[in-house]
Amino acid sequence: MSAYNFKGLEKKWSPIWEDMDLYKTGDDQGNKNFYCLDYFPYPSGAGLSVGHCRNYIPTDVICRKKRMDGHNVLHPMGWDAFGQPAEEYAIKTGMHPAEVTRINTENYKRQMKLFEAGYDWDREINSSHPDYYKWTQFFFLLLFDRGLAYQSDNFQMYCPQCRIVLSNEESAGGICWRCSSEVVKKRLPQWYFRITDYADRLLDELDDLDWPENIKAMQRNWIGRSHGAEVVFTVKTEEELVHLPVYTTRIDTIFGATFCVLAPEHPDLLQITTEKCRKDVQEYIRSSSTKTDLQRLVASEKGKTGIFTGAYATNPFNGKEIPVWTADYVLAGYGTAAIMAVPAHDERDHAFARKYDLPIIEVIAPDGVPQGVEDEATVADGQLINSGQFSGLSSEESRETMAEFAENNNFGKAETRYRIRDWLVSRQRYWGAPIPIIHCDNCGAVPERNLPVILPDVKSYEPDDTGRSPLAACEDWVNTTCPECGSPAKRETSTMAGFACSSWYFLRFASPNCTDAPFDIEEVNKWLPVDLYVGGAEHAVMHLIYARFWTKVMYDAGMLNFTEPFTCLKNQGMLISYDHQKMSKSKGNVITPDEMIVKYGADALRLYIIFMGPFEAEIEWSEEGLAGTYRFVKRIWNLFLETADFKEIETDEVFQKELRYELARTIKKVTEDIDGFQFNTGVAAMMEFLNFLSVNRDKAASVSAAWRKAQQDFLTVLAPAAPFVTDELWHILGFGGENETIHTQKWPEWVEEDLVKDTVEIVVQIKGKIRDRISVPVNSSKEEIEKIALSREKIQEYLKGSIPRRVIVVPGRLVNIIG
RNA sequence: GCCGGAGUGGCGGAAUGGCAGACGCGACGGACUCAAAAUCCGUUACCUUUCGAGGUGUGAGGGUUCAAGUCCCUCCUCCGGUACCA
Repeated sequence: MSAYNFKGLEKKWSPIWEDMDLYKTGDDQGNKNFYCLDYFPYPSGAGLSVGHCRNYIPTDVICRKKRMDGHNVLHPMGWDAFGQPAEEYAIKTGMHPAEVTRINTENYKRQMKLFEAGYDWDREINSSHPDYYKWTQFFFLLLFDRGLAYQSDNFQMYCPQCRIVLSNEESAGGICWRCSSEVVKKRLPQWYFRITDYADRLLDELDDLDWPENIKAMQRNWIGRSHGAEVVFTVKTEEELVHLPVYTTRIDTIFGATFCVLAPEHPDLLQITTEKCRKDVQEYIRSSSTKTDLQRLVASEKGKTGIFTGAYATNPFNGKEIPVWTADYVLAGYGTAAIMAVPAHDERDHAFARKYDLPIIEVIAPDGVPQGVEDEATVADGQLINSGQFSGLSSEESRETMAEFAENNNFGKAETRYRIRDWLVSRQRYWGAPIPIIHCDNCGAVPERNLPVILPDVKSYEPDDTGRSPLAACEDWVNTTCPECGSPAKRETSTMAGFACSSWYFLRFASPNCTDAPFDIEEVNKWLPVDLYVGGAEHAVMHLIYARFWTKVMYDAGMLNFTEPFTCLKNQGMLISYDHQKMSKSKGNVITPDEMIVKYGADALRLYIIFMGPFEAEIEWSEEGLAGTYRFVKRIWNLFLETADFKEIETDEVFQKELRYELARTIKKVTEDIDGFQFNTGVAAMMEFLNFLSVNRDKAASVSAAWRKAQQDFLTVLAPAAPFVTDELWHILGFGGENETIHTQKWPEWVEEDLVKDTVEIVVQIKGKIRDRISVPVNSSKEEIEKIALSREKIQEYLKGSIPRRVIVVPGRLVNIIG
């Protein structure tokens, strides 16, 4: 008997499967189609760690099972290749980013093949290739033509560390998503996509998606729809009447407004400021402009700051004049950048009013009882008091009637606002898809329809702090003629953020070689939307929201017949290193699949990755655990070879029945667990079955046919998780011929009748405590079971002759006697 | 603060309202061996025990139920997200 030699098996089988095109996308007319997609990876120089395996191995297992189930499977892989790290490396070494990318993708691909992830490499795509980014540019123009791309020089987030502007999604919490440094505000002309136009649909269409609840919650939060009202206050300056619209979700508290606050960035701030206050206000604007949002927030924890403008605004509801302040606790980018402050019923306004000694007027009484508002704001809804004609109404009804009242009197209306901002998509960087726009003095921003706009070679990839792209230095390329009027014009020198490339790649995989369109609609309709999308949770409000947005735009343009790209989404849990920290190159605690495969083999690694715990759970790496699945594989090898040959002996009917029962139970469990993403318990079921076979190995010959059937089915259900050892044993044991492979066999079905036992053990409880166990025929009636249970000697002893008040019988499970 | 999720042995974790701790790791004992490794067999929640068994136990406290890790209420802790969004 030969010893288990995983290296030999890996060397032998990989090329054989490649020759048979095992992973080629299926195309059988009668089969259902299944599109399984992994997140578009950025090929980093660090290569793959075992953490990445938690993404790629489970999807591979699913796809292998789906193929055996009779599905056409599309499981592609490609590279989100544009981006900063390749460019940074190029800046440091002078190597072209394309070359850096080529080396890194080759390494990723090599590693994926090491653990035998079965991708259809004929469909490999690379977003930095002109054949691909031509279509990214095409979609930019689609958005442009539909009025969804525009230029603006609003404030934007800038990461000084990465020297790059960021979208709001990329700088959530004032922190750069890539390097975690604090972002600052800059004002540069940039390109935006009007994602806010789609806010309602992005929010409402989340409901029906089979996505993790937390991801949906994050998107809902991020979109942040709120229903409120805009109310126009007025300020009389010496020269004119300035309208000052404020946004509030609590119009019911408007009689309690005792001052207004404008963000320091508010456009009308200096206009309304009185001469006397001007100097101080200017100084306040200057000092707050130097702070990051994060610094403002931190500073405000010690106490909010602000300054009086000298102006007074009139509350249209009661004609009262209240002072106007500026303070940086009011955000520039939200609502109207101006608020009415109601210190009695808003914590922030309360803190501000206390600090600057502004009046506090109580106007809401929860359940009709005023709570007092000197020490603390009352934020709960209630009954309106001190509110003129509206007094006595509830908060809820007054929000409606007061908004109507404002509208009827032309000083306001009900309004819905969103937290989400437009998507800042341009980057002053080299390694990205050039934005296909030409700037002409006569015609303005003109689309370049002659695509692709090829990224030219440049001498220096270095971005500068002035906001000029490295492409700007490339004069031959920049200077062109206007496609509309023919006069000299200049190309847009910024490139698109990487998230543009990944907003449509899932469509490209359906027809990766399509040349006259971004995709072949027939192929797209055949495969999409994606049936199963798997990746980490970190893209909840970045990639996943952008991709949904582009899909809806394409739908509106009549290019697609679906509005959501990803039907089912799963997030794998993080893999924590042995030192309880995230794996990272800088911490030096990265474990690579390469070293583990050398030590234990690909099958053991694959099994461990799916067995270590629930798919979504964060789990700590344990090499001892991997050694455990390695032992499991080795035990299969030894036991199956040991029981490979039989001499005919008399059949052991009892054991045969038991074996069939265990086999059926195992097939059922493994089938249901892989389908339900419960790989860990599926593997456990296979381990249990092996334990069962192992304990009964001496009976193998007494049930030879059933034993062989058990071996065959066991290998087949194990094949997706452990492709090498199963194919080898399958051949050694003679289940398939030379040109066959276990991986194209039909997924076994369990025999339902085998799951029916003759007798079943039932526990007998007295008042919920187990006192005895009885074995009864499986189809015994409740009465029969009760009779047997009550007649047991042990039970009689416990009952001591007393007559049970009640007996509950659950056939097949238990008897509970209540004394 | 708000939103989402989770609290079960020494550890990772199992359990359609019906035998808590499957499976794996680790540990302990044994077999094999000159010895070790590997392998195989057994034990392994806690407390008590006359070794038959008895009691306790799923973050805490209440409740529903014949029966609760599972359902309901209150609270605590941890993880993730978000954070002046008016």
